[in-house]
Amino acid sequence: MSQFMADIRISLADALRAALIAAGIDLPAGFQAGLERPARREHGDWSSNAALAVAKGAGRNPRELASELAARLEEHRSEHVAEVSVAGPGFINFRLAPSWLHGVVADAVAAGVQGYGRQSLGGGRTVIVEFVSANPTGPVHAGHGRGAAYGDAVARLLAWCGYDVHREFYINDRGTQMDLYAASLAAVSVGQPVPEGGYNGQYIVDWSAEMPGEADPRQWGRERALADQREVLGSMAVEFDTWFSEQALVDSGAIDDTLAALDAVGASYESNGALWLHSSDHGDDKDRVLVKSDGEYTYLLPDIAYHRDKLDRVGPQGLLINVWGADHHGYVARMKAAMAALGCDPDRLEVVVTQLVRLERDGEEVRLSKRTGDLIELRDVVDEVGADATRFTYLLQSMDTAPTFDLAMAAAQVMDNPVFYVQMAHARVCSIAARARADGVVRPSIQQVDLGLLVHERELEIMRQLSMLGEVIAAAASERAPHRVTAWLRDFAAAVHGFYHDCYVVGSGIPPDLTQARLVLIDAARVGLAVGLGTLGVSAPEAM
RNA sequence: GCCCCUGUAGCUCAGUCCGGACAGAGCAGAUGACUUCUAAUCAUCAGGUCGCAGGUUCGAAUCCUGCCGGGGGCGCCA
Repeated sequence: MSQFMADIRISLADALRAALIAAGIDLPAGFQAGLERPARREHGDWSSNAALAVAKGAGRNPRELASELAARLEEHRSEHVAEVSVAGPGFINFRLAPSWLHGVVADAVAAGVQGYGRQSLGGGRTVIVEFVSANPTGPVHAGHGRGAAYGDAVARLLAWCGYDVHREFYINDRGTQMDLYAASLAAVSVGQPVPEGGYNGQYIVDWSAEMPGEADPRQWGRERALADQREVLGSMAVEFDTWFSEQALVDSGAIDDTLAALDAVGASYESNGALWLHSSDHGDDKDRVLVKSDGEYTYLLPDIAYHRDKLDRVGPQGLLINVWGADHHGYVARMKAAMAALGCDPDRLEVVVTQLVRLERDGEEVRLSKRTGDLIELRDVVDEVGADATRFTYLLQSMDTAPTFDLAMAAAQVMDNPVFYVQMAHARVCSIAARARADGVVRPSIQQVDLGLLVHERELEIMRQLSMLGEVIAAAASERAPHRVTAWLRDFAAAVHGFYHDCYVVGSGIPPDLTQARLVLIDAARVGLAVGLGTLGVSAPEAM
């Protein structure tokens, strides 16, 4: 939150507290005056339920208490507060003066695309966001796409909020699935059928044909799959700082260290020839196998070692965020149990489970891909709808919902496509600035522009929305909910389109002073749109 | 049977964590608005037992309990 915005909120809270004390209310320890943005415009710019909250304890009528508080607040109101009023059962509403909104505009322009809406809540804390982590046994599919868009957006939001963020992809390059994949490639390359439980699909045929005869199908297949995954993810601008190999972890001896650590705390035991994790001691439904009776590791054991490694890397204050698909939800309890057994605070490991996406095209479900013989490839989604629309569409809703992604709709360059609507708002604002330049409008410094001329309802609405961006970003980051930004962008874009429609910036009928003020306003609007889109990893085009 | 997510307008969804003011958008529907910066837009109208039933509260879409519906998961696979 900018200093300017923070000051407004703090000054309102302080004034409220002072008024409560002056009214003879005994405030409970740690009392925070509740201040929020009212849902309805008529209720002002900020609203407090403080009178409602304390009335009962003080034996007062809430409405009367609110009136008394409002009268006191009116008496001592600061320069940016235009009006204090009482409404409903006892809400105290603050209406801010336009001067406050003009400060928001100046703030946004000064901070710019690289700074507006930045928050400091991370305090430099290190966080590893692990996402996608598809098996290197084939192309990434559409479901991975949602995790990719989400994980990257969370990473961007956290970085914008002052976290030291690392993006990581865990490569499951050993184990049963890898064996089956290698065997499938090897078999098909010599014209043999795919082994039982192996991988089918056209890509196996294509890749095995590419594979040199002397290549190790395991090693070659791993590289081939990773190259394919990296390429597709890169095409939607998702890049990782670290691609972490499970095999390398095993080779490093970390597994033995982890087994020793688990043994040392009595968290493992042998039964029926296998080694078990006593995860039921830490909230899991039942115990889990670490080492199978044939001596092979399960998926779980290297994963525990991997999380130990990550925890070590982020340090004692650091945080791990994992993005897993809905089909892995049952795995959360055992992973947290393992962390708890090792003496780590389980709250330092956050697992976000993303629900499944249903893919449609013009209302018809699309389920199977020709090339993989199974799920739709992410490549096909990006090819059909484009990187920006793919990301934005994946981030339209909360990760707790299982939405429908209509490919035709997302690809359409029409007004009912939200990504297009938002990007268009940015392009329009840029086009106005370009027109001003083309018309030879000379821009003085912002200090010489009279922002007080911005009083049109359309202008005020842009400024109000813009003033909320910092709060929205902070909420989106701390709730790991990028869709909050998506929702804000749609509202903000609507305000920009409305302004565009009703308020001309350049032209013969517009007074030069107003042109200048509105040019500053659209600079601020451009900053807001670009920052919002940026936190989602969606581009902000200057023309469409 | 157990676990996770979910049920809000005809459709797609915000809002639920942290309880407040007549429940918000977009699309679809109806009706309007451009001699000027991209009509790829804007405005107005209409549309809802917030799955159901109890409970807590001054106040419940939001918290608690129970039921019903939808999705996903319950391997010595990953």
